[in-house]
Amino acid sequence: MSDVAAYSVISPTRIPPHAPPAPGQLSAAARAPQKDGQRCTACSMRSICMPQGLTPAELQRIESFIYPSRTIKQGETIYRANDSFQSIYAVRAGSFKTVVMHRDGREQVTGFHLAGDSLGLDGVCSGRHSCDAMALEDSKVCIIPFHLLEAMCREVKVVQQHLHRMMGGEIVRESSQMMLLGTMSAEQRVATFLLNLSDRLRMRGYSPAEFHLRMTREEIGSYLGIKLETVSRMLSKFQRDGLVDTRGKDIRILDHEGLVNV
Amino acid sequence: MSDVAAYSVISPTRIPPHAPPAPGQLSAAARAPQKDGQRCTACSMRSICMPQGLTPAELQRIESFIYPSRTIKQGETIYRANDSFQSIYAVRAGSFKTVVMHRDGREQVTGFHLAGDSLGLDGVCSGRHSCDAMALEDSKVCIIPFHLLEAMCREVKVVQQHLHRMMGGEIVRESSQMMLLGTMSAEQRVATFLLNLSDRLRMRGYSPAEFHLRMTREEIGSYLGIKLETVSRMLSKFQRDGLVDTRGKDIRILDHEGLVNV
DNA sequence: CGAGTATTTGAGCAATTTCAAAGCGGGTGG
DNA sequence: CCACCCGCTTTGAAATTGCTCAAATACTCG
Repeated sequence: MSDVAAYSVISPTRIPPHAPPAPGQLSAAARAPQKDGQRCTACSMRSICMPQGLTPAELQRIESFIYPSRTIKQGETIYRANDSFQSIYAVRAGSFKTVVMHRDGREQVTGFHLAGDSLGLDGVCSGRHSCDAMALEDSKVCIIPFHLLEAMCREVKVVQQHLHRMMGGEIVRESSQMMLLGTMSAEQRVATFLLNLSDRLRMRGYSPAEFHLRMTREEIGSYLGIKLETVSRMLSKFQRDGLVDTRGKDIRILDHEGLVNV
Repeated sequence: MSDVAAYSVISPTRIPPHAPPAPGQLSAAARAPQKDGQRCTACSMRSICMPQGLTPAELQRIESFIYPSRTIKQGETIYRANDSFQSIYAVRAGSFKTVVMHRDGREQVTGFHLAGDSLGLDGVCSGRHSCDAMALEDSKVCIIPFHLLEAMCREVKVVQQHLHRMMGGEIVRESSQMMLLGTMSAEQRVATFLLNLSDRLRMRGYSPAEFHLRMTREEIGSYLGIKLETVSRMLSKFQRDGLVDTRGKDIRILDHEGLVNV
């Protein structure tokens, strides 16, 4: 199956890239933003995507230019490679994958993004996005126009530092993934993937031991640089070894230490 | 051979991390920085590491806090993983590799950095560097204290945008490398490596067709996620196929298109 | 409920690694 | 200035890992 074809099937209702004066719904909502329950102040992800120590006035200023909750259906993209870069996004609910495509059509999942994670910084350098960001389930994102964020960074040091830490974090995360792809066996890659996901869920207050994968074996394999059959075999092996209990997409980690030592 | 052991042999005179009031030489020089021929204005790498469109006053301000030329001998490190992050570095001459190490001792080359490239942004997120940066030959770097650069970013938009583009560029570069590591055959990896290096040399005004590798086959292999023997075999194969002429570390690209189509 | 996906598992195969040995190269100390 | 030595590189052969192809089974969403 061609992945290019798959895209057009999975994502028939691709969301167009948005210039600051966005059309329809968005623009209407943007004129009257902060509906209650959608304010950053009330957002459970706030500690992840916002800096600490803002004054109420600064907080209000940030809220004034964040569009606080756009819904993205499963399979839809927030942006695609080569779209003009205008905004970054904070995942408010749900999850996403980012996918880069090579000119020959080969593609690779470069990341999975959970609530609280940011998306879109790949567009900062060239002014165009370098990957597709697709929802793995029905999701919500906050939209943060980058030039307004940059303007605020020039005035508020903690906002600047927060942006720099986000970008720096992305750089470090990617080099860890390069190490995984460059040096680990298939078995270690899958173990690392599970542990990493478990950690991130724990940090968000979910159970680190039991969770539901929103992505397919193929997407996991792409992310890990192995084939989907290999992912499946490694999960089966972990099952036999009593490290995890897998039931399709439901995962239960039985032996955390065991996975670490794989 | 243990790479840990190798480090202490190769790099017996490791340069200590520098707090802003740096000791000895650096501090002395820092008090009287811009020796002639070391000013950014006169630097051939200026177009790569500095933004366009600065006023003379702004340029002078940047120059006032950049320490313009520290020499790093082959095998020495500018910083190492876990060193406190204070500054970023612009390679003024020579070349570097960055290396991340896993807790089990496995290590991976995450990048090769030529004159004009930046180094050190991996420390922005956590305040500590996440990799080692080691000179592949006797080299020179400019030292840019990050908190001063951040301060200037708050005042001068083009400086801010330049920093953001540098960080964004790092993110995009790393995702390309993830794609290479995740989807390409050994043959394609080596071809891509040669073409990439060729491009970067061309952009710096050097011959894109003939160059000297400053790194070993082992370092190339680590960067590409393959073994040194495989690198060697692929180079021999390209030689047989008339794509390149290899004589040890001297490379001549004979058929650029051929490499692209590997 | 049924079609189309997604997952699991097996068997054979291909690419890369591992292990081994020989050649080369250039830096250094005599 | 030359010879020697150590590290780097090349090459071969055997071993291994993960891939490909194939088929059966399990899910999930209309």
